[in-house]
Amino acid sequence: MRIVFMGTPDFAKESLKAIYEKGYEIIGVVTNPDKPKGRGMKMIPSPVKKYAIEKSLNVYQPIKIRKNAEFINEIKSLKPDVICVVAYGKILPKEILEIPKLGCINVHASLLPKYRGAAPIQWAVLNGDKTTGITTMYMDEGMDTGDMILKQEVEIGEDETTGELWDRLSILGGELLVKTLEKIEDGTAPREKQSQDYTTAPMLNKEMAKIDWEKQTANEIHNLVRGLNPIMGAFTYINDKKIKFWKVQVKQEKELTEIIEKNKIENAKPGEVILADAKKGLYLKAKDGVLQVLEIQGENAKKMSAHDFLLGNRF
RNA sequence: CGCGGGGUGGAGCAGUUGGCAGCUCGCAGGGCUCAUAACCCUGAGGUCGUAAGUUCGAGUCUUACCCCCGCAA
Repeated sequence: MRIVFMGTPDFAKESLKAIYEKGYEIIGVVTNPDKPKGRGMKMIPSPVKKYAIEKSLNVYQPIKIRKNAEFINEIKSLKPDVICVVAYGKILPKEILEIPKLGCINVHASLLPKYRGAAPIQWAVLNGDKTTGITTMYMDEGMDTGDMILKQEVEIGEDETTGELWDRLSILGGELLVKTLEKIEDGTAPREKQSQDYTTAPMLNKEMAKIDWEKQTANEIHNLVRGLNPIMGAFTYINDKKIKFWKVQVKQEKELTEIIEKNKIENAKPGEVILADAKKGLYLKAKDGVLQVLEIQGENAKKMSAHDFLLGNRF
């Protein structure tokens, strides 16, 4: 089976790797152009490109694909049986969707029709969902609206971060893609329409990373922190300094009576530090409870444990 | 030349107008306690990123270089 693979980030790389190692004939890899990245704005190739080059695969990096006749003809001339798209970063126009005779299939990191869109993993964690999963589908022109092929559900851990879930789903995505291809190959692939009962998972914006102590409950903040780890990190201001939280734990007031006076907890305003002791830990009052900060990052600093942070910083 | 921060004992930091190199933690030894992320002694451990310059004297000022980090994408 002749396959063209389209994808960009590390999530997609795992899928490419899965089909490559399964021995499929990958006749072309399409990925987004290199971008200036990191300190010094160096040009960095996408993880997919890196992998493709390692394996001496054919790489294409069109800047745009819509109305790009040259690129579309190029793909046509490859005569792919199927195009696999995993987090490519561009919407495929009809002309490309129609090229492969077995269709374009997509790996999406949610249980469709839940969380259509760019950030399904992040939203599953942010919303405190107990489960999520991977869906493969036949692509159509809409945003993740195609007919579904296979699904695989996974549980989300209590304290699991987006990054951790991301890694697990990347691997799973690769496995499910391989299964999907096998079924397509022998003609047993199911095809199920999505119900109209869908939700979307739009890209995250920066404002949402700021903790809103008045509105968000301790549990919501906990979800925010792990949902934004390691993408942006949830932050707040303590003594006018921007502080990011990477790991927090919800505490009940009862658990803390040994180390913090009850009055102190009750009188504190949401967002206020109620205890900052290198040995006992860092605790902030939330609307409906107490949050213990376990991993923290100050301005211009790197992440560290709350213990290390408190050795050199005072609140 | 995208913007910014920083390199000081094992860790996280402070170090004022150049004048004996400090704090918290950890570590080692000892003590106290039924007990502790408890407490009290004592101790080890630093060419202050590198090289050069200014100076009676540089962690501190000047210059060059190396390395690290944050933001931004």
